This record gives sequence, C-alpha cells and structure tokens, in this order.
Amino acid sequence: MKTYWLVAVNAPIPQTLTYSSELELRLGSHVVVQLGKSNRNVSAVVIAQTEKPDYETKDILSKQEHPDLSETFLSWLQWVSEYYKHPIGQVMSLAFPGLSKDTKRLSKKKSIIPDIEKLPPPTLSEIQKAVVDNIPLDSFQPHLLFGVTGSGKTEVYMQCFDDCIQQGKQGLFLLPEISLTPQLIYRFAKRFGNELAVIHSQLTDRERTNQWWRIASGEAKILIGARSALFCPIPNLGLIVIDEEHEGSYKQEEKLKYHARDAAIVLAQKTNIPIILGSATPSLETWYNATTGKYKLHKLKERINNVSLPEIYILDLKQNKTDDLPFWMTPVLFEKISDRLEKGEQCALFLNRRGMAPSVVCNQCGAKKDCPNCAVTLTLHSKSHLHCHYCDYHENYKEECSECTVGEMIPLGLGTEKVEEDIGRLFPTARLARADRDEIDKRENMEDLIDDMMNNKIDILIGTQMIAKGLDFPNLSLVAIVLADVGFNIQDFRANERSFQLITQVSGRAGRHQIKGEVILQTYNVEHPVLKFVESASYELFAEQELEFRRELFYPPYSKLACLRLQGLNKAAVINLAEQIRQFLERLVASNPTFEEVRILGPSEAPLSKLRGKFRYQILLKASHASHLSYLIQQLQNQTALQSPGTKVLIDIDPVQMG
DNA sequence: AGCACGCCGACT
DNA sequence: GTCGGCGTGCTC
Repeated sequence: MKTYWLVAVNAPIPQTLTYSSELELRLGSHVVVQLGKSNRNVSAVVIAQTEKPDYETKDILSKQEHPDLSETFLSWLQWVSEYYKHPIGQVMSLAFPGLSKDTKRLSKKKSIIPDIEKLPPPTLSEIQKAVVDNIPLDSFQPHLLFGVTGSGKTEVYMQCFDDCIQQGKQGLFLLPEISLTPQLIYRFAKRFGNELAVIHSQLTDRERTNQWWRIASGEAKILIGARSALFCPIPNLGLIVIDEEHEGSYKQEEKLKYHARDAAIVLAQKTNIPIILGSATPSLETWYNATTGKYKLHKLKERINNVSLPEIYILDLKQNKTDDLPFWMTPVLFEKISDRLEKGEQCALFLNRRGMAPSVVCNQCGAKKDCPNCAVTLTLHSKSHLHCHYCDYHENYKEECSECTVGEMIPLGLGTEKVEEDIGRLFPTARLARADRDEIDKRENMEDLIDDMMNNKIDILIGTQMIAKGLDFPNLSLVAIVLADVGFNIQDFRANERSFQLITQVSGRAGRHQIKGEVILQTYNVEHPVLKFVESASYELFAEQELEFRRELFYPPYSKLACLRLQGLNKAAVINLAEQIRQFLERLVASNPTFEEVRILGPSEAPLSKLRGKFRYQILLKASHASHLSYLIQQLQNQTALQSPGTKVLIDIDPVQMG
C-alpha cells in the first residue's frame, strides 16, 4: 500500500516535498530520498502524511537507523525553521549525527568522559537548598538563577539534575563553548559518572556520533554541551539549564542564526519542563522577564566560604602619566604588580586586542595601512608583518611609507604583544605568558597554560577574551583591565551591557580563594556611565538605568529586532537592492495599521562596511511583536522580484552582533 | 547546495 | 562548426 508523505529534505528549499513509500513510516522518521535529476541522495525527515498529489512522485529510498523524532521535538524544529527563517530540511538535519552507528569497535583513544569513581554529593548551603526546592520539575517555568561567580550555582544545577534523574528523566546542560573545560566535565563526571554524555565542537565526527547515541538511546542521562547540543533529540527530557545565559556566543552567527537560549526556552515550553538560566550579569532581556514575573527569580547573593568580592580601582590614564612608564601603565598599576611579584602572587593583564599595534600611520603624510579586502586598518604583529583580523590578508611591515616614501610608519595604539614587550622590559625577572589567538591555537596549549598558572610557573598572564571567563587560579590576586575603553567605542545598543558584563567577568578572576583580590581598571574615560556601577558591583542598578535607555529608544526587551544584511561585490547593486527592499517594506507597513509601530532603519553601511571584498549594507527592523517582523520578512522572501544577481540578503532574527 | 540547462565567446 | 564559460532556476 503506497502512502504519501511531506518530507523536509536536507537542501536549501523553503518548502517540503512530497514523496511516496511502501515502507512503514511515522512522523519524525529519518529517511533517504533522491533529489533532482541525477542520482543525488539526501537525508530527509518525514513531517506529515498527505494525499496522492497530481504530479509524479519519487519513492523514499530507505529509512535510517535513528529513532523517530518525537512530535514535540518535530514541532520545535518546525518552530526554529519558521522563526529564524531557515530552510526546514536544513534545520531538521541538525537533529542527527553525521556518521552511522558505531560497529561496536572499541576506540583506542581515551574516552570523552573521564572514568572516575562517583563521589557522594556535597552538602548544600541553606540558600542553595532553598533554590533547589523552589524549582519544581513537573511543568514549564523559566527560572533565572542570579548569582555572582563563586556563589555555588553549579551545585544547584547538579542537585536539580540529580532530582531529575531520580524521576527517571534526562537533562540538558548548555554552556558557552569556552566554559566547557575539562575541569568542568571532570566535576560533572564525579557526580554523574557514565550517565554523562558530552557534545562540543572539538569532538571528531565519530566521537560526536557515539555521544549522540548514548543520549538518544536513553543510556546516558545528562547531556552537557555547547549550543549545538540543543539539537540532539533527548527522548525523556526533564530539565534544561543554560549557564552564563547572557553570553553572546549562544547566538550562531552563520547559516541558521538561532539563539540557543531563546530556542531552548521554546523547547522547554513545548516539552512542559522547567528551564534554568544562570548568570551573574544576566542579559537585559532575561532580567526584564525575571523582574516582571515572567521568569522566577532566584538570587544567590554571597560567595560561598565567605570569600569577598575583589576591590575595584578605577584609574584615569590621562592624569596618571609618568615619563618612565609606558603610556598605558599608571604608577599605581606598576606598584601593585611589583608588590605581587615580591609576595609571589600572580597578576593577569587583560586587553581585548591582540597584536603589537592596531594600526600604523605615516608620521609625514598621515597615510594609514588599510586592508585591501575589508574596511579596517591592518594590525602590526611582532614588528614584522601587518595582518587583517577579518580576512587572511597579510603583508610585510616596512618602516618607510609607501605613499610619500619619506615618512616613517609609526605603530599606533596598543595590543597584547606590546603589553608583553613593555612588561618584559619593566619586570625583567618576571615569568610571562600571553594568551591570545596568536599564541594559543590549540586546546592543548590552553591546558598547558592553565597547568603552568596552577603550578605557579607564571607570574604575569597577559591575555584577551580568552582569560576573561571561567578560569579559577587560587594564587591570582591582581587583575588589570589595561584599557577599558576598547569596547566603550563600539556603536551598538548593547555596548554598555557588554562592557559591564566583560569587566565584571574579568574582575571575577581575582581573589577567588583565600587571598584578597584587587582589580585595576584603567581608562581615558572615567566618566563613562557603566563605570560607577562596575565600581560598586551593582548589577541591579546598572540594569535599571540601562533598561530605561532601552525603553526610550524602543530597543529590546521593549521591542523585537530583525536585521536584513545585504552583501555583494558590486557596491551600487547592493545599495540599489537595499533601497528597493526598503521601499517594499515601507509600502507593506503603510498598508496595514497593525504595523503602525514598526520602524525601518536604513539601509545604512554595516559597521564593517566591507568584508572580504564584499560591500555590506543593512536594514534594521523594530517592532513591538516578533510576529509582525516574521510576517513582513515572509512577504519579503516571497517577492522573487526583489533579487539581484551577485547580491545576497541574509536574515538575522534577534541579532546580537549588529556588524 | 548541487546539478542541468542554455546562451554566448574562442578555438581546432 | 563545437567546446566550455558560468548565469539562472529547480528540486516532489
């Protein structure tokens, strides 16, 4: 008996296609079909049964070995596709591993999960216990666990997962890739043993496939992973935890531009289970929901073991100049570093910019060195070559100016390499290490560096983003934010929020144990609005003020955003298409009073107006409801006339990186 | 995304 | 003439 099915094929096709079959199929079955005129086999997911259509159909070739997706999960995948405007078959394909099931050959490589004895759970504090008791596992509810670093959030998560397993269910624990360290996995392995599965980007296809089966078969109970783990079908999901929920890396910036936190909340809702968001510096969207009662708010106010928060000193780089110190070092910082070296304690210098200097300028004619492919200046590295940080362009550095041939190209500004060089001169006996993408290219390098810090083989650590998060060194008592202004200058409505979060995170590295921690923050802009909140470590006051700005300017959480990004080699064609799209949207908005509140901003040059040779423009849409944006963009996508060869239109719903 | 189809320029 | 360049459009 032939049956007919709507099938989502793994190809960039917006609709489903109809295939026929004699096989026994169900909704959510993973199958293989032929697509197009040649013998091209692609995987696909069965979404619905249908009537025999009035055109010829092809037969489904075979059913794959994977268990059928549940109706709940299938419906969530469809939501993801519709909400983020991504082809349904490509979304569905993310739910399955790339390889076929292991042929029971035991791998010689060491296993992903450390093979260690389970330890009994630690005793929770009264406050922690109260939080666990206030997170019932029986129905949908988002919870915000708001607590400073070191306040014991992880113990709360683990207890909730434990309770979840006791009820015979499984759990999902998402973290930003960067926090998914071997130490963290080890901690979970001590609690959950081989009931743990792990999925992150460092795994090989084989390893990822094996972990997928352990969860999909129900053998493993807890899946811990980076954002992509959200697409792993968990048959008996009972709890989701999103740690560091404010992290921008939960948003995927290419292909399917989904936000793992937001999509996870929808999954929890459809599955009717609780979801816990954890952060010391919640995103303002989450904070707004927690303070208006949509999410339940749980506060963990104090650090455990009576460890106090570090003291923060804000220093003005304009006023604290000395001729014998580099421009970026105040005498106070010099004193504090000397003091730590004497005491045998460690320092970390944080600067969110790598290289020797972010640009070079001719001292005669003022010419700069720009990347030929991107709208950015080239960064000087090792005083020998100029690099573009956005494409792979590089050239040798010559002191002589290529424009006027008389001037000299002078390095301008500051990067981690320069900091390392200056520190080496000022403290010749100190043992230095630098942690940035030029120095640490592999995971092993980072692990070695962590070991060296732990074993006190490093006195001064200099680094970027890389050292801002998750690290915990008992002997680190001084953290310096060398130039807080990097980040203040970004023109983006979330710039303040990100600065506050980053400074708080970096500060949190200091004095996490017995030694009292101190933080030196240097800036040319001591009046900057976020600094007074940073100084008093008062997230709640910061959030209150920042939310007021957001309300006045109709930005999230008071509005929803979508960004249409246009790029192509022909600048005029890009501008032309952008203008046509704007006019189309304007007419559409004007045609219906429902869209009265919709704002169309631009087209304007993207913050990175040229990238890899492509000119970039963007249109920003603001609306009071996501559904309004969804409708407008759907109409735009249906307009086949609004296309231009060589110009791509990328749709970003709830954009995080406005570039 | 692939892959075929088709409509032009360069070449044996 | 015909080989092949890649712009255009479809996939049940």
